[in-house]
Amino acid sequence: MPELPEVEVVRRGLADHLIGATFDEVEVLHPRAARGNDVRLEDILPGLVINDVRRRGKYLWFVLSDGFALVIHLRMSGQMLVGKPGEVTSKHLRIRAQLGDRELAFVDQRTFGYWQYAPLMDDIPATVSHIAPDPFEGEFDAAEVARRMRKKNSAVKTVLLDQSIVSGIGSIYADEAMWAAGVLPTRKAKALRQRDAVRLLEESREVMLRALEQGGTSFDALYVNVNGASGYFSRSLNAYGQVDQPCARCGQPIVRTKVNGRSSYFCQNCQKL
DNA sequence: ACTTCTCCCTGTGGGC
DNA sequence: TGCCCACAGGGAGAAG
Repeated sequence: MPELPEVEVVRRGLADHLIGATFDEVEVLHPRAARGNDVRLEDILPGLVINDVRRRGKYLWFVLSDGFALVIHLRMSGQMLVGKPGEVTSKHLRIRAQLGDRELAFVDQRTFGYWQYAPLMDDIPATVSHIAPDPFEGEFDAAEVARRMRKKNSAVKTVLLDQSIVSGIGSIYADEAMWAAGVLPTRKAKALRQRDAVRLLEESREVMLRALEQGGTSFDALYVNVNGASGYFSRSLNAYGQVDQPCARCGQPIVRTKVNGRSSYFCQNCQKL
């Protein structure tokens, strides 16, 4: 569920509360939350200072005082909650860390998310190096990304979800961007004109910016900021989840289809490109 | 080399 | 009331 805007909300909250804080005791309560590590987080983190909190796409990481990173991926249901020690009592609490008088709790119902200690290479964690820049980054070049998209023999939606082409976009914002740009999700990416592909990337950025202003998209209590509060962008969705609702542009009902196994919502009348 | 499928996991909700 | 199944989702790695 969390895509770029939701992860950015979490990043800002973590930065506000934790930059300059030092890890004390760390407790891993579910091994899947710490998978992929060749060191024990309980051993390596205590004593390290959080110097920065950064993000690319849906990947989040702490820059640590030893020059390494702690990569955090929320996947579908991960939450990073900052509070007083012992405050979080969820049965889905997977990792908890003391940092001075605060506690950082990683809660994750489906255990797809993880924390991973990794070296930094040119300011990017080694395990994130295959992820393309996201549309909020200064180095993001829509014309260049559009050209890469147009070499793909896959559906447009599949390409928008490919984090090695453009990162941060998930099913919700892909559907919203395609609705805004009038692009059919099942169209082959290679069939798009350059200007339409660029427009689609610009709409992706715009819709994610608007969502960020609303605190992100939430359907239930699974996506929350570091204080446990939900965002409001679900009220503004034009396509995602709107099956049988009238299209805000033309009034025709929004339909649902599957693209490579993922649900996609769109308007058959105004998405034809 | 490129594209698509499978799997990891839990909770929810619809159908019977 | 309860059982069963489909579904939701990101991305690694396997299979096509």
